[in-house]
Amino acid sequence: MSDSGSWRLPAAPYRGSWRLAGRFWPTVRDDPADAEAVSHRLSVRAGLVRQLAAGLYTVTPLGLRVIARVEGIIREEMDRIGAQELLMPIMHPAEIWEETGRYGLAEQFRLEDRSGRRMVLAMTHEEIITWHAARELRSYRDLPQSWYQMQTKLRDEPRPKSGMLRVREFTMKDSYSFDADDAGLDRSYAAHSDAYARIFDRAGLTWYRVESDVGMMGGSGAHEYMAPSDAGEDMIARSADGTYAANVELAASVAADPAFADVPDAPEEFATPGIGTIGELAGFTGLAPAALAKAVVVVSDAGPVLAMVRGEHQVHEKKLAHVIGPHRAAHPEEIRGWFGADPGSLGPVGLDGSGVRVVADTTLRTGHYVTGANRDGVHLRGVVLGRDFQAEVADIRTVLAGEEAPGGGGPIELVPVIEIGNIFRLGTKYSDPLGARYLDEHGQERVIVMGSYGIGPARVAMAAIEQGHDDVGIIWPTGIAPFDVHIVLIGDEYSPQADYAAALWAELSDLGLEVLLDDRPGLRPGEKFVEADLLGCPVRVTVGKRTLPDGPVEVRVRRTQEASEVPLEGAAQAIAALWRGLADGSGEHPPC
RNA sequence: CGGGACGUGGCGCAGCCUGGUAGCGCACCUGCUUUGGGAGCAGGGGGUCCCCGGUUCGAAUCCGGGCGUCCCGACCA
Repeated sequence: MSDSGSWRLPAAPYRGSWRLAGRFWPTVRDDPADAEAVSHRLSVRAGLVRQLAAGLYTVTPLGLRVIARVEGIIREEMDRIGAQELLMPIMHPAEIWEETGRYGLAEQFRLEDRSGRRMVLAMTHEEIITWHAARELRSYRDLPQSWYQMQTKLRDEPRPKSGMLRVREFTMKDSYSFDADDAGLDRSYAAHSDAYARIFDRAGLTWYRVESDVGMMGGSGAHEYMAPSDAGEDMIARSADGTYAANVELAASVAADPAFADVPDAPEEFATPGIGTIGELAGFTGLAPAALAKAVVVVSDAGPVLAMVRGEHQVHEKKLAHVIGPHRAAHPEEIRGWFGADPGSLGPVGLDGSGVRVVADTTLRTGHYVTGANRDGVHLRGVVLGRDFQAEVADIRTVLAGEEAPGGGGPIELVPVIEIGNIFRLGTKYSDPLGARYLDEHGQERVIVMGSYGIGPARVAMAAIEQGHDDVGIIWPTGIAPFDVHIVLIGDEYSPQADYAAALWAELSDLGLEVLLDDRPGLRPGEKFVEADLLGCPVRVTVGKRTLPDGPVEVRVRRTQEASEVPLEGAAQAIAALWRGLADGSGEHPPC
């Protein structure tokens, strides 16, 4: 924190511009020991956030400026598509959540009030907004509506991690659309999709829109907005030409067939002593893993399931869950009981009547494969789906990098990403149980068709750090930087430079920029430069006696660290022009 | 929920193995010097060594239990 001898908050004629002296800005010299992700380390070091407990963070005044700018962009773009801001409570009666069957979810914080009434803390607000819609929207004339809020969400995450990226309490922009029918939902969905594209572009992110699983929200279709980052927890599959992009949870691919030998008339047993893994089997047989079939045993609510994929693939738990529902891995003793063999020699042949459900990946539809014979140390070659065993066929494999994208978009690459937003077609999943209905023009009662749409402003900010930094600090996109210009004053408060810096600060502010003036007394120039690099505002201006009173001021672009000099005469205009150039010519600026 | 690591002034760490009156760097306070890329000298303040229990003449150190935080996996806007 800076040393300001006199506690003198500056007169602040410019709401968006700050003088630093006396402000609370707790920067840190060393990386925090428990921070791994880049955004976690830099957001702590740059004095933007402080941790309270696992997954609980306080945002500092400087950090709040970034969040406010992200939220400002979101508000502008939501308002632009006609969405209306409102605000709902974060504490709700449990009964409403019981009506949709979402009371008791593991991530839900539950509590009781003093009279014993059961309450929940908001994980999200579908139930609540639908409860209101059910009471207020009655006629087709009331539709469509889009309502949104910036509100706290609380989730008892099993594993908070990576600083602000996965937390237990966070602010979400959540919006909800109410339409008369599916066509209306299509329009609301498209409007949100357009707004989201503008929001993430203006926030300066590299982002992808991908098909996604509907997860706990339920509904009939969804997209996620993903910012590529090594700190990401999700993985997407993306075609080389960008025409295909999907969360790996549902990504499909075309996996080339291996070269198959001639098919034998029937499966042939052969001894495979000591062979237990696909790698060993491939080495032993001299066949490619793609010509081998892997068997994974899980236990669903309905009993044992044998999941078959080709040797080079893995079973994807979520995809399998779409077919068989919730399941767990089988224990070794269970497997021995059902198959009479240990993992390593399991296969689908001869399971008829055993009660084991067999699910085969789509790749197994063609060709013939080596599988376990359900006897230890014995395998079968030439096993053909449909001839030698029966199975449900479904896409249950993980996509591999390099496989062909559906639609011919070229080879797939796998990219780790941070989920920064999502949009869901909810349909009537909430409106139906909560009784949100209206009368159409024929006097027919119909169920309102809903969509829900979320963005995490803090995640947007952290993704920007992940995507914009170097070894000395953050490099903010112009749209969400805490300030547009950071003036470093070198010299005490009574120096001529101080007067000039204050004048430049005022002039730049008059030109519509938001300017930080580092007028903290007693700091060495090096300290101010290092902290300016850490904070990462797009343009830095140095005002010191090396060049003043007569000479130029030094201007430096944070992203490139390119320095230039501008003459005193017209300096503010020149700096503003430089900033506008960095802001991609738009000069557009969210209100703070 | 499975696996691993860590917990010692505000921050980063050493000390623990082999028990004996708690240390280093940074930060902070005072003074002098210094002032364009995290200054120098001198002096100074600040620690229930995460908590509870046990062993011991004596525990930061050994033992048991608990709590907290981070990382990997599972899970998940």
